[in-house]
Amino acid sequence: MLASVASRPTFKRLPRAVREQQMLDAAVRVFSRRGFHEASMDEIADEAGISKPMVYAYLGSKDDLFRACVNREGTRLLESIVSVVGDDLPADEQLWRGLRGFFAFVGAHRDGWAVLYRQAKSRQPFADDLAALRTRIVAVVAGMLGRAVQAARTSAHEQDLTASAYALVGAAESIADWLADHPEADPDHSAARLMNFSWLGARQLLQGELWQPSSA
Amino acid sequence: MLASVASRPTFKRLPRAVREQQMLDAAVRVFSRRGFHEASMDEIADEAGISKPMVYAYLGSKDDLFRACVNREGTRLLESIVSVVGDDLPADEQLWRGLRGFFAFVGAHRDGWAVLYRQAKSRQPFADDLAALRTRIVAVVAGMLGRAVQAARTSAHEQDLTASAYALVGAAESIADWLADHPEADPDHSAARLMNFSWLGARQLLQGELWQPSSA
Amino acid sequence: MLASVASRPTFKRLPRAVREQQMLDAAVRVFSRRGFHEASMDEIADEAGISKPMVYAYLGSKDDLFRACVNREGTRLLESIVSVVGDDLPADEQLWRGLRGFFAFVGAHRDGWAVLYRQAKSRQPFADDLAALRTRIVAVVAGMLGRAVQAARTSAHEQDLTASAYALVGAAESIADWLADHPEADPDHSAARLMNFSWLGARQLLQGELWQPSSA
Amino acid sequence: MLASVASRPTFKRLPRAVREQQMLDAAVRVFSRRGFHEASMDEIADEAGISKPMVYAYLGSKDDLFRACVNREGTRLLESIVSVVGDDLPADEQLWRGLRGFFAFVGAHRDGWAVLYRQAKSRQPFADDLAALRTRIVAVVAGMLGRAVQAARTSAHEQDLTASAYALVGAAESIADWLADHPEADPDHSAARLMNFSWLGARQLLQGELWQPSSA
DNA sequence: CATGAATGAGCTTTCATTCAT
DNA sequence: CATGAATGAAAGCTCATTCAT
Repeated sequence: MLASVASRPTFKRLPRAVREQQMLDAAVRVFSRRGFHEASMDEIADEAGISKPMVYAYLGSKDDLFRACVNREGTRLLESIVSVVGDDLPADEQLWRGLRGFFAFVGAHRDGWAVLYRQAKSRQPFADDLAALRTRIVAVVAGMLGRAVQAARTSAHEQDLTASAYALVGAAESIADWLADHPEADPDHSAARLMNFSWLGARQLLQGELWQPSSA
Repeated sequence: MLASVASRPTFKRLPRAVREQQMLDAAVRVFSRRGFHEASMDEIADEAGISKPMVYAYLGSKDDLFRACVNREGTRLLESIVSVVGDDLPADEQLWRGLRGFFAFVGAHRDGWAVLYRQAKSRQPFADDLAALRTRIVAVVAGMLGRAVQAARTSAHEQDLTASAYALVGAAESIADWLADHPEADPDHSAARLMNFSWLGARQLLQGELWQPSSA
Repeated sequence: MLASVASRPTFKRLPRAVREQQMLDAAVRVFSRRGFHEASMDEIADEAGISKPMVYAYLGSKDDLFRACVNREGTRLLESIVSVVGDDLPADEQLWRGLRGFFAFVGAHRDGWAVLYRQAKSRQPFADDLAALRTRIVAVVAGMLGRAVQAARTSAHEQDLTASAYALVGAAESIADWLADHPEADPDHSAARLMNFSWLGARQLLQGELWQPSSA
Repeated sequence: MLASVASRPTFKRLPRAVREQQMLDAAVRVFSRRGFHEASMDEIADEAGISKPMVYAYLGSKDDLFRACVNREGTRLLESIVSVVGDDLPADEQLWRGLRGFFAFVGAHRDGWAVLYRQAKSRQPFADDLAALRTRIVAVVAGMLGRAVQAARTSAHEQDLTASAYALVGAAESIADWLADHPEADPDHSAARLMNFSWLGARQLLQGELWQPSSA
């Protein structure tokens, strides 16, 4: 214990790369806690344990800073989905894995998610960055569904596929939003519920059907 | 002289209730256009064609004003859904009508929708009002599904029903959000797409099935 | 005495026009004392006995405020020259009156002069306003000289006239600059000295000649 | 390897005096371009190709640095006047040479001139340094005139001489100021015009007289 | 000798809110 | 009832200046 205190680094004069990550961490926390406008650069600097001018020197204006947060968290989110979806699995398995990855990320990075969606969505300057991310996610999902259609040799209209992907992502976001506010909730549960709804549809659900993970 | 004053058709000295509605109209427009923080009380007073102290006298602080906007628009939204859903219709017909009512409202009150969701969702002080509204909508949908289950004499778990309702509402909100930004889009189209997805589920869609309104 | 105190207005809630003049007075004093950049809006508001937001509400940004000062003082200066120069007097009398008017203004509005020349000249955004004023003064002087040339039936090149006018104005400005820093100096003395130099030239002065006002 | 280091033609490890001149060069350029306050120490360091702490180590605070600029440029200006004025030439020739020297300097060192006059004149802390320089120049001119008076055996009052010198210097400064902004203008032209005005006076000019350099 | 890292202090500007008329 | 006048408080941003390496 004492040793750890004694060897504790001074936390001063850190190299730029390190400080930048510290600042982004702090900014994500504060933006998530307060919202973009209510968050003050002073509070962010405080949270990062550094003075305000450093934030401006390294990350630029408040807008720049926020955009950097959005991009970092967005990239992480996308990776945590793409990395778990095997390309050659059956469609339902892919969807299931994607949802689990998604909700796992949200469960683990509640602050990041709040920054991404609760804040960025509303603010015009950042909506574009976010729209780009969203489009990429939708594309991933639509691709997933598309391959399934080919496998089933049916011919769903492409527009319907995209719309379905949109609805799916929307539903997921909405549930994620709820998840971000309920720390005790289990991400996997959310994933399973959404999986059931989106895979079977309301009609099947009403008839008592239930989808089961093939691996279980 | 006096006659001209008496017959003057200006908007002065209106009864309080009318003035309040004018102010709310103006406030909804400005909040929608600028967002909560960027909207200034000056601009709202201007838009309402009235002086600032009047706004404070009638509707209280900026927070109060915003909350009044949210409540008015929320009530309207709820009414436009509930009023079209016949209690004794089949479940799919009820869902279809509900969705159409929902998207019709969003299409017709894009400003109101933007205030409700893009602003209120992000701001802690108002999130509660919004959550209450949301809960009521979810309850409506869950009730709808519940009656369908009873009709089908199956036994879906209640939690699954609620989750489904959540997912459904979430998907609807997300698509509505997109709709609010695309003035040229047709609300009924959005309703139909979401109906297909949520009623049939991804699996059926992938197999080429399509739901059709029974009335058409 | 007591009456004056008793009847002293509260200095609150003054009409806009009055407050604006108070603010301009204060701004001219502070800009003159500190220079444009060293002057803070806080100090200007203090000097005007009013809060900062009022300054912004009435006169706009710091730049706007400064420009308003320059324009007001510039207009006053020009008037105090033009108003005393009779159009049909002999050239030397006109010049003499113009110089007296000019130095009288500078003597009486030392702050205004400092604002006009010491500050505005250096700052690009305001240099234009000032250049316009200067051009008008030069034009007045050049016109004066031009009429004298016609009266003398000689043929001085126009460019030489303009250059002379420029030199004259420059010399006057420079002496005015010195005058603004020496409160005890007599403006009329300065006018007489410059009159001698510019009317007779160094050569005549060296030979002991002296110009005398015709009216004396 | 070592050889390459040894023969490296970079600018590192220069003797202090050289570095200081480089810094002053850079500072003069930046102050001239931006003005005193708008010039940042960062930009000056950048322009000098050196890091900020070096500037502080060698030349002290921003004020110190500016004062050093003013002094260097002022000295150069004075030298370029004094060096061309022969002590035993006729008065008009001396004046002519002095003016040519002055305008030649301004034409060749427009940045330096801008620093000296446009900046230093306005800033109280530096006005003193500049006043001292100005006094020395006025003294040179007054001395010139004084010797001419003695030669002419006339008896001009000394105060008039000084005032004339002042007016002359003022006119010259003003024209120089204009010259600094017009890179295409010919310094000798400016010198000739001012020579005519100041030597002959407005009256003679109006009668069509013209002064000619005796050497031409 | 030379520099990247760091900051205290200050400035302009805006805005919700309230008097006094 | 209605409004122009007025302000306290705070936010974003910059800069001269100094350590610690």
